[in-house]
Amino acid sequence: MKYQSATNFFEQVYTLVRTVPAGKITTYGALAKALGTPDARRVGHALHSNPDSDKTPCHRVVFTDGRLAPGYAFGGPNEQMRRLQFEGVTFLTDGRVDLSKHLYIPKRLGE
DNA sequence: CAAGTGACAATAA
DNA sequence: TTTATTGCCACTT
Repeated sequence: MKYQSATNFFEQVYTLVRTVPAGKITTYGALAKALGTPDARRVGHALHSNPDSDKTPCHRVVFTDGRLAPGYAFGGPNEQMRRLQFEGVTFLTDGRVDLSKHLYIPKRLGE
């Protein structure tokens, strides 16, 4: 427990990610905005620190371009893609997620 | 306290 | 359209 405040923010990120339904995905920027911050990097750091991979579907969080995270800590991007496909997410030939079909924007907490 | 690094995103070329 | 650079903000050293 080094940064209590940040930890609180992390919890908010996890909670919001959990609200994303299966077969849908969201972007770092969307989560950041939903939490009231303009910086998507914070969300990325939060998910990297993600202590509960089973509770937090970080695999449903992708770049704004639909690209997968480069450092998925649970088996690599390959595992992430496999998991998304299993939930019904369709991938493009480029290896990107079809944002137009599966992009999900979470609601802001307390709204 | 200052500088470096990073699971990002927007803009420029 | 793809690659490179800049900006943002937090975390680590």
